[in-house]
Amino acid sequence: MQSVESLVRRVRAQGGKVTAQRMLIWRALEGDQTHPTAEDLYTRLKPLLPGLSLATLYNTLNELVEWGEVRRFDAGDGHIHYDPDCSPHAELVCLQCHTIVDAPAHIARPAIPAEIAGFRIVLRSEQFFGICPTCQAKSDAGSAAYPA
Amino acid sequence: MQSVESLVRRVRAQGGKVTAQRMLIWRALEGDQTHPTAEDLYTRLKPLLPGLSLATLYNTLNELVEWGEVRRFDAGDGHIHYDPDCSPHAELVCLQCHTIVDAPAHIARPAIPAEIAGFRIVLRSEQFFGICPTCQAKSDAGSAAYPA
DNA sequence: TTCTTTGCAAATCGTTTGCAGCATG
DNA sequence: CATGCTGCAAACGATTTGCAAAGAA
Repeated sequence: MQSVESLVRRVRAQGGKVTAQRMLIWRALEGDQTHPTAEDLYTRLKPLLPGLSLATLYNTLNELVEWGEVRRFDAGDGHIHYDPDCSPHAELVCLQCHTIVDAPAHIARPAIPAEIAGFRIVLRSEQFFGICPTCQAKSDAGSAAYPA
Repeated sequence: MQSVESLVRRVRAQGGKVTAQRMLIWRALEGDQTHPTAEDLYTRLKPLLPGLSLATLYNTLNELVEWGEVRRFDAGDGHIHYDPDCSPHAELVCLQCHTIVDAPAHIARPAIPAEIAGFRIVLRSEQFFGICPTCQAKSDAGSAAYPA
């Protein structure tokens, strides 16, 4: 996601309005690395702006996705997660506790062609599903659900 | 996804039953490269087994996902897609018409470590979002929604 | 016969929509 | 002060669940 300032410019340029709700949501997303769901954000922001409605949050998230400022992805837990970081990187997703963290930079895959099979590539999304260190420790104590 | 025969063995081994519904769904998925949604499969299979209910289809798909036989992913169109091919490969997703095709084999990324940041990797999922050749042709005729 | 799975329909959950009032530009 | 945005609540669509009946083993 670009800076909040450039979002302000973008909205003004298209005749939109910079409201307190949008600013709050933009600021919350800026630099967020927790891959939150809409509900996560709502419970986080509601106390800061009690009037905030879920509908507004969805509106704002959807427009960010349409603008290509935010990426959505399915972590396999039945919830949609949002990530303001659209740079090439992968997520590590735990199949047991659904923890999501960014993969270290050295995992980032090498540059891909701007065009593949005739598709003009705009965005990429990559997830590795597995068992996080914490859950591995738990499994070692009990029965292993995903033996090596 | 493994062969239908090995699924039969698996179900029997856990005391389950090989029903006409499961067989039908397994056979439909075997070798399927269309990345269908639950609805897609339902409209495709309903005529072949008129009694089939959506609930049963969801049950069967969910158990396949839990068994690691089928992968689910969000194509960004608001629908969950299923893919029986769990081998390393990427999907190309058109942002305009939501067409999904498998990326050619030479795009497949090189082997990754079995362990990243302490996570034991079990599954991987990769999508490239962009504009398909057909939609590019349409855009050329009109205004470009995603200019190069 | 036994016990899993099915089909139906109702319940649920996340997300979207319609509309009157409000606030930005 | 004109228009776009918000909040509310109802609508919506996809998925899940409860339970009696059906059918594999």
